[in-house]
Amino acid sequence: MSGLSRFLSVLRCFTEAKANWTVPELAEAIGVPASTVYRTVRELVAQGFLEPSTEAHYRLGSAFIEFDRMIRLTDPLVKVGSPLLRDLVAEVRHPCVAVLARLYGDRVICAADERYDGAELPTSYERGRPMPLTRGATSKTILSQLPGRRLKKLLADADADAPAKLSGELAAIRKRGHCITRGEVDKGLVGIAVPVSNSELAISASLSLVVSDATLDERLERRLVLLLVSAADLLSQALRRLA
Amino acid sequence: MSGLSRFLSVLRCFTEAKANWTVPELAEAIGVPASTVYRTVRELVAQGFLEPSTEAHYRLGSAFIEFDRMIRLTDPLVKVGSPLLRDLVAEVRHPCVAVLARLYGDRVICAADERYDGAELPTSYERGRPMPLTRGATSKTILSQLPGRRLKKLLADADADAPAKLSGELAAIRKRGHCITRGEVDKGLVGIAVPVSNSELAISASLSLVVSDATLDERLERRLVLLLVSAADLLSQALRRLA
DNA sequence: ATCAAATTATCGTTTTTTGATAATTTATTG
DNA sequence: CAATAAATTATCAAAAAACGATAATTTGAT
Repeated sequence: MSGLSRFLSVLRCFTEAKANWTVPELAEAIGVPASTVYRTVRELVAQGFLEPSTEAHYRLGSAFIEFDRMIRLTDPLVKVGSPLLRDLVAEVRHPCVAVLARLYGDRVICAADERYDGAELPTSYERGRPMPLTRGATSKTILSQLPGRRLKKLLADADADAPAKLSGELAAIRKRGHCITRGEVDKGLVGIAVPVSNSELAISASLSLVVSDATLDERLERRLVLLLVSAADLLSQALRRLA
Repeated sequence: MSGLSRFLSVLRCFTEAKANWTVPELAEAIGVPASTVYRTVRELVAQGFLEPSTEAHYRLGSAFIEFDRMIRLTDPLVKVGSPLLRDLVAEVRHPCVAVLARLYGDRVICAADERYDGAELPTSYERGRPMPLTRGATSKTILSQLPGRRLKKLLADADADAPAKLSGELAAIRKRGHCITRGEVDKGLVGIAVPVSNSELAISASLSLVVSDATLDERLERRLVLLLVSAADLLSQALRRLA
């Protein structure tokens, strides 16, 4: 373990399940002597990535909040997309969650989301939560835009269950311009996604709406696809203006 | 330069003013050979802290979004405070911004904020933005809770303009239980802050409201102080329950 | 003030980083 | 599609930093 990964092995211990760690616990968990972890933690605290918590415990530090703000202020997709998501859910006038997602290593991450006022959809998609690469409209729509070589390498690492079936689906998305999946991510929910890309900014993302399966009839589905296509168009235009 | 600071010297280059960097630019800016920066950037990209942007440029990566979510999910102050801020601004029924802030190195950072629906106050306080340690009600209220030795060291490093005056003000905050400052941070705005602390969780923070000076009469001011005190009380109770 | 636990300091050894340069890959353009 | 330039990675010996066992110190709670 060396370089950055030394620090990440500590930071990745801090999860929802266990958000408070002592140094001996960390040392045990990552299999490294405590004296080394004391040094590592000291550096992380000095830079604000960890902070002292209750008696000899540590928690994630505010530096992440600071850098997250910098992303909100500067990332083209987030900056341009966030206000657009607000407009989108307002136009939908139906319980839904709108999501802007992008590739994140071998997964997909939601970079911005917006909930229709008061909607109580139990969706897994949530800003900052990594999601599987090959399931759901949001992810598949991102994959459908990747250049062949990149896609092949990604899928090889992720060893998808049915690569042939998947590549057929991706071709269909490229052809139709959108993707609809039912219950692939969350039971009882439907995802409708359209591609968002800008090669100049090296962005390949997707814009999606999650709605309850039970309340979605054909008419509404058509309307949502249209709204998404038009929102994605606006988004692409705005991105082009930034580039 | 070594350890974590090697990576931070790169990450800190990414600002609102310049959010896109090439490796040679970074090398020039931090005074290190390009071959070294190529290696550093490669590690940061591998961990998701940077990502490739338009032609040979890099921008901040989604890992910050992921860790920020982890903070929202696990940090006691943020987790408990965020819904409380929403309730607070709703009860205020007056254009305002509510802010939860804490110490962040030699500055203060806003860890959660909430804007009264539609309020257009041009306030500097914003989630994730570091603010000066010795100016404004939000910061002074945090300082007023620190143990003497800690405070002295902080102020020594920050070399405050008028330490005597400041320590008088801090004593007054401890006595009154709140702090009101006018135009110390933003011209034409007033900050009203109350302390939030929980020694078990090693939290010393402040809860504040920012309102326009012009619209604030004595009656409203009294009401806001009362609302803040009661919200801080709820917050402290909730924190105690967590500990 | 005392005690236990947490944290930092020490130091020879081992490992990693460094930076100049060469080799390779990638993107662009005629 | 070849040619070119730019970006990126690989190489390698010297220099620097990290390691980890242990000792010393600090901190926090009686």
